[in-house]
Amino acid sequence: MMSKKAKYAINAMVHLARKHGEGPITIGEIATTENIPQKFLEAILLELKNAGLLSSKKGKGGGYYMIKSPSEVNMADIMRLMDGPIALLPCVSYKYYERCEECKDETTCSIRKVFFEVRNKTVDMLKEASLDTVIRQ
Amino acid sequence: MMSKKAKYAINAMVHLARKHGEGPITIGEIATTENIPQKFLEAILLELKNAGLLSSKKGKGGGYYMIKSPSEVNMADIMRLMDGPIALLPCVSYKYYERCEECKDETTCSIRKVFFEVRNKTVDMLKEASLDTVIRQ
DNA sequence: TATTATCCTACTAAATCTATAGGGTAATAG
DNA sequence: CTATTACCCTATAGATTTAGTAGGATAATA
Repeated sequence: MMSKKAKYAINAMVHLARKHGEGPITIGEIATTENIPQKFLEAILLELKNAGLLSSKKGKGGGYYMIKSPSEVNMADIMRLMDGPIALLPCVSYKYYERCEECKDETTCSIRKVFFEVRNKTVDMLKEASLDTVIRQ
Repeated sequence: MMSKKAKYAINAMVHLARKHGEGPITIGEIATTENIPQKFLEAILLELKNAGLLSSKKGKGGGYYMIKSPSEVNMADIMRLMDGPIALLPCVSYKYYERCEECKDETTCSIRKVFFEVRNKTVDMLKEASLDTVIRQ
């Protein structure tokens, strides 16, 4: 399962994608309508901003807004940023590869192939799901 | 990512599947050849036994052995037992369904469909991967 | 009856998750 | 120019999960 943080991040991004082009949206508005604890959301949005997915404006009339088109941001991007690897085993992760300590020989590992295929399929589907696609449901 | 516990459980089950029909295999043998901490493995095997996936024999000449055919046990079974839901969101889990507290209306949730499809595809692939299939690699 | 090997309970250190507290900084309205 | 608004930043903390370990009880066999 993904963390609540990742789920909150996705819902916040969907909210902002829906209001794309309407100028800055306050943390308070997102927190209230999406039922996310405000202080927690504050930290999440900052992280999304630091990763280049969002931009913000301070002071009165300020808030967060999308910097890219909703078609250019997908579920995989957000989930990786919040939770790290999408893969079920460290040795089949693309962005966060690590070998399994207990594994003697990765090339002959009998379970690796299955989880490699699961990772590929999952990432494909999550990349397919852009904010744009999601808000058209 | 799955937990180490689940990974250990899978590797132990694969080990036992390979030796299916050869009588009881000791925890010590599995722990050594699969590089799993013995005491931890002890707890894992007990859990697999209590779930009906394994049986055991005590005393000299004892150990664990498969109670079902390797074709009847798959990755999804083992992972669910060890880690719970395979789904990425609680509201799309089949075996461990729970609604998202923050969600106002599940039927109109815009992200639910994507994660429902991801869950379905993942479970399909993990069910396809029986111990039998895996050891034939 | 000594040995072997599983069974069972309890405990624990470390990491991760899910936040909250409290103030600092920048922008804008009036 | 100053009050207000809203993001920015650091630190902290309780709860839960993870990844084990300790120590002995129980059962089977040679």
